[in-house]
Amino acid sequence: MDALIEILQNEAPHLLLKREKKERRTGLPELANAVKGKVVLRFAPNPNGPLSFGHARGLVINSTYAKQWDGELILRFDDTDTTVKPPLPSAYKQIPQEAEWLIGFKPHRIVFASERIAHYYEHAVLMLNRGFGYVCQCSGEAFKVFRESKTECPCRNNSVEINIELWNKMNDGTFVPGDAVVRVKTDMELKNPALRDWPALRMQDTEKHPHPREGIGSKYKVWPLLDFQSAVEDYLQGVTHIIRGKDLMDSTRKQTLLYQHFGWKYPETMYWGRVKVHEWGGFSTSQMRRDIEAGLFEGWNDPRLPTLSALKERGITASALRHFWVELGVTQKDISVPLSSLYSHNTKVIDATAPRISFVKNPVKISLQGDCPDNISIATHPNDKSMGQRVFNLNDNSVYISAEDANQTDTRLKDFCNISIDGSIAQITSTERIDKRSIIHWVGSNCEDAELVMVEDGKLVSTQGKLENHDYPIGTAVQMERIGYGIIVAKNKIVFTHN
RNA sequence: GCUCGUAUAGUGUAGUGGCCCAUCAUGAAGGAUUCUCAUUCCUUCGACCCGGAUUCAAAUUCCGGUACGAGCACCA
Repeated sequence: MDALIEILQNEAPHLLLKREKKERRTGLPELANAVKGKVVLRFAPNPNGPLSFGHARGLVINSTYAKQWDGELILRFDDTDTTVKPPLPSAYKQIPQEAEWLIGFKPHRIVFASERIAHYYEHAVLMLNRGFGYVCQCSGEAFKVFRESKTECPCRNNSVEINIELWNKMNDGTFVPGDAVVRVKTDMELKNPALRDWPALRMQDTEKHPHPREGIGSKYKVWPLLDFQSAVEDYLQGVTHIIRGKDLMDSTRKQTLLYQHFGWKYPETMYWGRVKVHEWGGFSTSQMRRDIEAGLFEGWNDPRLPTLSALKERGITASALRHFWVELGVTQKDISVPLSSLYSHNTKVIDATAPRISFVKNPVKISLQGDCPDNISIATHPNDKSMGQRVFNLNDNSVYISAEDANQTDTRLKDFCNISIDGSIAQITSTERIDKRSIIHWVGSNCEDAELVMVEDGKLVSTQGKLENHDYPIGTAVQMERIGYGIIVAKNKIVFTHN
């Protein structure tokens, strides 16, 4: 045995080391090559609309890592498209606010791509001068043939002088959109067709489609495309880690080729897969924008929409969203998640502080016979007596209960009394709880009419009812007894969150 | 068509050769507490895509299928 140990000691000492018990990893996976205080991450949406549920993933994951590594988070507006998915002016203000609400701190830097065009031009010219980029006058159709047949396009071998001359023609208005693009020279023999001499800058008709930002407007005719703009900006900002959807994997490969030309080191990258929500299916910011403009929805915060503002309005907390996305992690698997998982996180966040409130749907008034007190006090929260009492007024000896509860004869008004119902009259049979009859919620007859708004199968459903008198401020998350959680959006209007 | 990626319970997720007849959460079912169909607590259910190979040992490595997703835009 000793001899054996000696042999192992010499040959393979690692086998003698005691293995540590594996522990379940919690939270996000380890960030590769991260140095405390030196991590720079970014979240780069197109401001063609406010943030949606999907954007929240990018924000939550990147901000969580930034916090964990004591690093920085950049919020970057990738607003370089004025034609296909043009920026929405209001989004520039709304996005930073929504981001701060969600992640709990202000992004350390905010960058507008549209204000950094000079930097992109500088690098474009550098690229042309060094000969790893060229101005291509082929049409998209024509180049597609070259790309598929691995053939070099004739523009590829233009001299630097010609390229600069063509570049100037792009900028001075000699060329019009469609006449020319700047391409990065990679290799037409590359296995992956997506990487072959990819386009870096193109022209846009900014007279017809001016950029909505003040001072930008029609100032530029040539605009960088995502892969180029993002690559240069990531370098200029010192981004160390890029975490984004795996649909941008080829983008990483394209950008890595550009980085090699420039002699830069590409950041560490991580990807997540596609997410679908059972209840929502597919949606896009552009489509939502069209639908809102067409009047199909009330606005970006319409409770039917999967935008951050709508979720917030409906009572989903930032904390629940953070837990939800962190729990899904950073896997490259395409997933389809049910909303119940988000709701379960939200319940954990709000239940302890949500005051209980009584909302009676389809109310019917019944008068009470027997010994009826003037009022009844019920705890605001069953598990937290410090939240005080709710007082139900019984001055005229009548209450509202829900029509569906009025069908049964023997039941119990919660925290009040047993009753025996006969039509619109109920006999009080006992104030003590003496049997296991069902318990129903109710309100006093002095309560006002109220509306409960729910989203069911993508449609708004409004239910009328009687709401317990209250003085909670707008925005309070409450729990309607026997119904579910909701948000008070007006004195007499509640939007249902979930149950 | 070419290229890239992913495949663990209903849904997510942990797991990088032995600790795994597989973790945690959610879900479902049952129960306890509770004057809410809420909260809290307990119990139970349920999975390594298929086929080969390597190895004493594979969820984990390799090869081949299959399925799903993405890129090949003068969108981001």
